[in-house]
Amino acid sequence: MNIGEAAAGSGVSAKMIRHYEAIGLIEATRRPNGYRSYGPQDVAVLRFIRHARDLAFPLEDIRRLLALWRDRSRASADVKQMALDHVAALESKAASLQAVADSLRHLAQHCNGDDRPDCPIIAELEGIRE
Amino acid sequence: MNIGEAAAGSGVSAKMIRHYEAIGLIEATRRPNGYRSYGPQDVAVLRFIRHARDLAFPLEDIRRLLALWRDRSRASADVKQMALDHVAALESKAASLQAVADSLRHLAQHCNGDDRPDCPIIAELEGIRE
DNA sequence: CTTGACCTTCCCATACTGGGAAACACCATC
DNA sequence: GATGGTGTTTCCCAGTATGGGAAGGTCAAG
Repeated sequence: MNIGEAAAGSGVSAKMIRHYEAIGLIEATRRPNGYRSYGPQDVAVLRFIRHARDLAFPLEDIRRLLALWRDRSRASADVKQMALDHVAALESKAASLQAVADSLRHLAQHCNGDDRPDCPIIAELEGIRE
Repeated sequence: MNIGEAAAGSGVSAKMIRHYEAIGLIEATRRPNGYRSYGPQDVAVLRFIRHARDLAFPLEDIRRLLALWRDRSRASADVKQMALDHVAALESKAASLQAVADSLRHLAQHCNGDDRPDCPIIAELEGIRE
């Protein structure tokens, strides 16, 4: 099948499929006319990639996950370790975003929100406390 | 003062100061020799930007915040609205990261993590449920 | 006058995705 | 066979925000 069909079947845009090929994440055989040609197995790989992206795995992680996936004799411990590392990274990012949100919300609570110019948010940004 | 001193005094790297100028966020007067020249007020602006970045405001928001800051007659309601919008965006991003982390952690919990190949994480990525 | 620290601009890189242009391939219809 | 529509190719550019590094100019101290 051509790239369009592979895209539709995998949920990965044709644009991204070409990109993944350019960065060496996947490969594609070419037809005599230059068109990329994909089989069901390729679509499965693309789906795998999409699911991993849905789980916010960075592409470099996905590269390793693909290698593990292809390795029939992989140890599940390897996969688990990657997953847990990734979970830790996600949670740390989530927590720091939430912390920023909390402190900004706190500032906003003390802002009148009227037509007067005084605003603790601006005061904070000015760095009153420095 | 030169860019290096302004950078040290504001906590914004010289690289970033030039970048902020390039995108029109700030301006700089030049000395005859071509060097950028900054005064204390400029450093205050840079500090303002840095604080806003610490609060994860995107640069486009900072552009507006700077305008509000410079506007002595600004309504605090404007600032508050921007802040609350930003809080909502941050929290939504934090929540979705956390949701991904949760589901991945759940998968990992059911992975033996031994030297056998079976692993529900890989199974999920394969899209068993599709 | 040399040396070293600082400054300038310009290009490249990160990670991921999309938009769009110009050219070519294919297929169906007239 | 000409035409048109759709698909595909490559290439360039865009964004977020930041940094690395090269090649060269400037200045102050020794």
